[in-house]
Amino acid sequence: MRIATWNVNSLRSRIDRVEALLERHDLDVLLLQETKAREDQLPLMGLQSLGYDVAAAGFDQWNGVAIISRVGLADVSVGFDGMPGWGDSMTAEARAVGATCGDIRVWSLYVPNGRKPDDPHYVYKLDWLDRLHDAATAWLGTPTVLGGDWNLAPTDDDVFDITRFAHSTHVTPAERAAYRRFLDAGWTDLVEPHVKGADGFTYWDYYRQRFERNRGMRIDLVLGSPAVADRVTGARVDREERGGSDGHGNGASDHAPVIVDLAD
DNA sequence: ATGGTAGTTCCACTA
Repeated sequence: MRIATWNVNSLRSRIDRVEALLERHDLDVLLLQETKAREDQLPLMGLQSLGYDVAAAGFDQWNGVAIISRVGLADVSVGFDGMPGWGDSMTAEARAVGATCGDIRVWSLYVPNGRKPDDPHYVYKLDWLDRLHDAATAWLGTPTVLGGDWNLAPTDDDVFDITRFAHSTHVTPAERAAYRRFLDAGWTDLVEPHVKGADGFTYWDYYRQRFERNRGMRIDLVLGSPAVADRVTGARVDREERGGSDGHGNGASDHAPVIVDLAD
């Protein structure tokens, strides 16, 4: 079984790339973030003709999430028990969608960005992560994947230059501690063992030619419960999708897809 | 501290 996660930065503007990605990598499940589309705007016909079902959430804001699967899409749930509200409930629900695909429960997550360490959104981000952690404790005993844009870099090796993040989110001790709670509880980073340091970057700012200089960050993470971690046979980042054959990434998302292979 | 680019609900906001 092959699972990927990708912050697509608008599903409508990149539907052709999504369909090509599914076919190029023979994906069974694709987790998407920043879909930026209402339910009635989702371009589904091409996906369905390729044999995929789609579950989506977050239709009325920037950070919608979706699951695309050709191995079943059952028991879809939007959000998790205890997920904190931010504004109205529709907004809060936009950040997590879960479904059972084959024999695995998958979650597509868009962790709040946090904006600035002194912004209320930063407090919301930490609270959101804590509540996800608490809800996820109940899922540890079943085959479960927590994949998506976590909007945090777990270690200094996961950013191109830590001195450039002195007053930034994504690298603060509190965010990293919130993430480490998952590891301490028994979740496993399915990708890091296979792609080290700067080779594991998944996000590069569009400007200042960050991709061309590999000045990126590893913030798109895939965690697995023990039953899933035992099945990983490989993992990689699809930089071709981010950079393109011309090396400039024309028409690309600012994130690259992350792919994980699991033994059947 | 600012600004750069790309996306959207498109001259304002989010990432």
